[in-house]
Amino acid sequence: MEEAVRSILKDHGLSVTGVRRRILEIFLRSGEGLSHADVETHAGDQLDRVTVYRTLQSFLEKGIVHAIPSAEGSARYAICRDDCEVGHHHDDHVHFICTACGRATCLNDVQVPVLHLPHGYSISQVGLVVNGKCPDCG
Amino acid sequence: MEEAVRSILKDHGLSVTGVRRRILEIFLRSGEGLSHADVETHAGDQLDRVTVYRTLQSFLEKGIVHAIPSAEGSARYAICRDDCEVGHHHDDHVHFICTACGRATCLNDVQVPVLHLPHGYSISQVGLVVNGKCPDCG
DNA sequence: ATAAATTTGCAACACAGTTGCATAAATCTC
DNA sequence: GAGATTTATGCAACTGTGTTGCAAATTTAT
Repeated sequence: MEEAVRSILKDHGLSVTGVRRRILEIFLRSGEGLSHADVETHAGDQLDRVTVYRTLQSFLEKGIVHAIPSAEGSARYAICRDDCEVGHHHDDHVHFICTACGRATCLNDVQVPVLHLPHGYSISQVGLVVNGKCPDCG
Repeated sequence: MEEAVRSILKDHGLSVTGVRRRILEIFLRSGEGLSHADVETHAGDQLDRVTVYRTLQSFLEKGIVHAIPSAEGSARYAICRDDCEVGHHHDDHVHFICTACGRATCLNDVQVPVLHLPHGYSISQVGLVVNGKCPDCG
């Protein structure tokens, strides 16, 4: 784990610091989509709010995590699979948010279908979020 | 217009008030997805912030508007077609957000494809948002 | 080991959204 | 249509979310 975290940061062009290691570990361990608040909770409240925001921003920019869209407010983030580059994500999978437990999961094996839009629209990115009951709450 | 606004409110079980008429007109006239801030701007800043929030909440609950999910923060709302009931929306169409002009459009004619999720997941609602360039900006 | 560059934490701020309550407006009843 | 009742509005105050500037601490490069 230690070494994996280290190399993920390095590989994405980020220096290895205590805060970044901890936040990245939180994502790796949880395996699900986490909001800013979730990260703070998991960290046991010993992280500075602002630093968490900036770290999430760095992770997003460098392609370590991607944003999960939602109909409500707060953004959530989840670890990118492998193939995300700096500045461009390939998170073209389906996101699932359980209406019971509230957890956000990446369904990496469910691809976003090809869409046919009316003439004149070009597609740069597709976000697909499914609400429903997850296997645990089903 | 006057009369249409009136009957939409009545039909969805809301009393007809000045604020609701104005906000509903704003949605009908614009025809696109509007955030809380957008509504305030269109209204020329003569509406109370809190009242706008509560009105949007009522519209959402009663099925007059539906929420447009987004990867960033703020929620946007758009008029439901015809067939939304109280408490349950049928907004199973694609939402488009232009990366150039920022406008959110309902592509009512583009249906959300049928999805096959792994065993154990049940679907209650699917939100599909496409980012790209709209015909005006393309 | 030291210097330069980056990151962290703090304070303070700007914006988004909520709650409680008194006033005002809409609906209902006669 | 006037009066009682219910509902909506506006205000003040509050919580939560996200940002900016800057000094101290940490990381990286030399």
